[in-house]
Amino acid sequence: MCDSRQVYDRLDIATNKPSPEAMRQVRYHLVGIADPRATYTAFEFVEAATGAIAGIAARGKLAIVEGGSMLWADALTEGFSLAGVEPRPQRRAELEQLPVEELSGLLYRLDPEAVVDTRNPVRLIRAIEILEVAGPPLARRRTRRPPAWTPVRIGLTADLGTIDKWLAERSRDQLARGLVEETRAALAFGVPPDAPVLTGIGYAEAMMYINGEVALEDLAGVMARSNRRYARRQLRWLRRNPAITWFDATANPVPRILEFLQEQRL
RNA sequence: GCCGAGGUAGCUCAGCUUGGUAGAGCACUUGACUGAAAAUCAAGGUGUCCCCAGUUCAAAUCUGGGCCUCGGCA
Repeated sequence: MCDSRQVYDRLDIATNKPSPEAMRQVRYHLVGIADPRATYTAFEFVEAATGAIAGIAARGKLAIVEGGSMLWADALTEGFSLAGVEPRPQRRAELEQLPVEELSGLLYRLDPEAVVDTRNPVRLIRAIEILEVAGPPLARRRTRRPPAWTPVRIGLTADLGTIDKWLAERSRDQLARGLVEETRAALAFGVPPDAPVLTGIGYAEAMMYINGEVALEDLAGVMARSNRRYARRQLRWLRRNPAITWFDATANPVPRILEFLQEQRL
């Protein structure tokens, strides 16, 4: 599973984890394996997924990488180096206090040639973090070495009206299944409000409700809107990749996907 | 019916005092993305400024009338 929210333990509803029945039928990897109070990174995912894929292949099975975390998927299938420098939370906290102008000034003192979005604090802080540990130039740290296996990229899509309808239904369903209670339980367990899992769609909105910023009757609509925006962002990311073969998700796409894989001699 | 507040972008609203190219946030569309990525950042379009008349070189802005909404009083 290539999903930056399903990796976390305890938060099941709005992360859209597979049902217990589904988990019994198929062996899933990388679902619920991480402490929700911490941050699980793209690098950790690539390492774990690479190991899981090797294990699956060793058992003579075909690995399926499923999910919507685009950077994670590309990092895995394209073999991004991810710079080879670990995050340093304490230094990040210091840098977060600085205005973007100072961050970009600091960046260019470390590496005048650095190519970074100079108005994006998250990007600037990461670039500074890499340069402070590894030194310039930044560009040298960002390489790609594709994996030994060959990915077959499959995209599922539907017309936007259908996607929007599904997302609205799913948002209502998640609330009915106890999303707010699950969010409260996570907070009580000690998951920080700014932990990645609680910034995910569904939990972010549930927190707004808990903080009195949105009414209960508006919650499903606000969730659906966040989902719509993200679905479009995912489609935009995927659209640029010419290696993807697309299938219509409105009818059961599995038979045609299997046919397609046969043609690929897999 | 009377009193008060209001009517400007899809939504919430600023601008009106002192007339001079109609704005912000959100939404939407597009783009960026190499250890936070469901995060983060950027660019872009959007208008009977409720209607009619008047004043004026010029009205969202000033004046008069009308319509509508909300609140209070009856």
